[in-house]
Amino acid sequence: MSKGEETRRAVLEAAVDVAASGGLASLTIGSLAERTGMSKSGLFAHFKSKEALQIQVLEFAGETFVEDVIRPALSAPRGEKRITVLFESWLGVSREGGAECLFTSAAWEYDDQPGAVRDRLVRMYLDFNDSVAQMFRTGIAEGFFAEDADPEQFAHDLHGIMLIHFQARHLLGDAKAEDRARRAFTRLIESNR
Amino acid sequence: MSKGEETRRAVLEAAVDVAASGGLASLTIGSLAERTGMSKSGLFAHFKSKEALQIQVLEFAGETFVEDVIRPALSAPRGEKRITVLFESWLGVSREGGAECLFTSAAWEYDDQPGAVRDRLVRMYLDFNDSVAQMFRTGIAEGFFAEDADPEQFAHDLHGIMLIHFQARHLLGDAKAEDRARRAFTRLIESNR
DNA sequence: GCACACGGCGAACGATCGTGCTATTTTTGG
DNA sequence: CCAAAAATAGCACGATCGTTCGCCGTGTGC
Repeated sequence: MSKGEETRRAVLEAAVDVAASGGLASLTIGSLAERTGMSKSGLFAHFKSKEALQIQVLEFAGETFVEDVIRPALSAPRGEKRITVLFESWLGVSREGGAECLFTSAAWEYDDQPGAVRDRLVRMYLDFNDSVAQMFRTGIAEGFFAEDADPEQFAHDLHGIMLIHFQARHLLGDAKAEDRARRAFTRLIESNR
Repeated sequence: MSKGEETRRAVLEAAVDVAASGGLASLTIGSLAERTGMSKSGLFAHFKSKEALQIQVLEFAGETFVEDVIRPALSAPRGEKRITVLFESWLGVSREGGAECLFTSAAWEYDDQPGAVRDRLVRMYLDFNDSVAQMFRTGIAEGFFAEDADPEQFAHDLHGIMLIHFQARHLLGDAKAEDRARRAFTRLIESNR
């Protein structure tokens, strides 16, 4: 890895941290430079604009999320087991709150602000929904779920469980948050069996 | 209503609009002043600090939400009907995306930033959850829901449906968003019957 | 051995931020 | 109607924002 690429990664790692707790919009070149021990201009040179930085942060976080959530699920046996691994991995990353927190806050930050960042974000969400729906579809084909179950609806409902879980855990500090999420998940699975 | 109170309200109305699309943190005294045709200092004098402004915006939006969602529900007959009215009213305000959008984005903006704004936000969420749980509890007492159903879990699950609905509608622009929300709601009700 | 690209720094820019001060205008109560 | 009080404006401040430009050290290919 070239020196430039090495610094770029280091900056992006710091940026995900910052953006995860304050939102994508709270990313500032200055604070990011201080955090990484670089000069503003030196850091800025790696990204041609702030918007480009934000998009790269999004993509970097996306890779992390795929690695930590999607990949474990795809490594698990098809059907219900795979869905369960997806759910548990998702719970796992939401526990630490890195990429997951970034995506969710970005979803509300940019849901009304057109531009390249929003477009990129929407595409990532759609791709992810498709992945989840596809896993569920496979589960139907393998006989784990009802023939007439709706994969997109399942992806939708599962996502809802994760959203409220994240809020319960991080905003409200609810000690029972994970328990509630599991109960909701169990019922969702059962009603699709 | 005194002149001061009148302008204060006008400012807060504009502020809710701004904050609903860009987040609470995107509120700036300058842009708010321009939007309301006032001078920065004139506007600032109404709120002793930006943090105070943010909290007042939160409270103002809270009153709107109570008026548009809680009150209609409490005016409906106890039990399942009341919960349904709550859900439909909630869908209604989320359609326009004012206070609702503000609260949700604020939840993720401040979930990791201690301070008065966060504290106020948490309290509002807890109060709202209690209200929903209480409506459900009444529904149990009236025989609409299962005796062993969990009111807090119901409030939790319902909130999850609304969160993903809001995302589906506003970020993804999903035409079927409302349909999906209703389906999830129906299933939630049925599984608690 | 030398030109050259690359990574990074320092300084500066115009803009905007939140927030004080001091006037000045407008509203209000008696 | 008049004085007290409240509402608003004007201006300035230090800080920080994103961005640009010119410079410098360091290693690399020719």
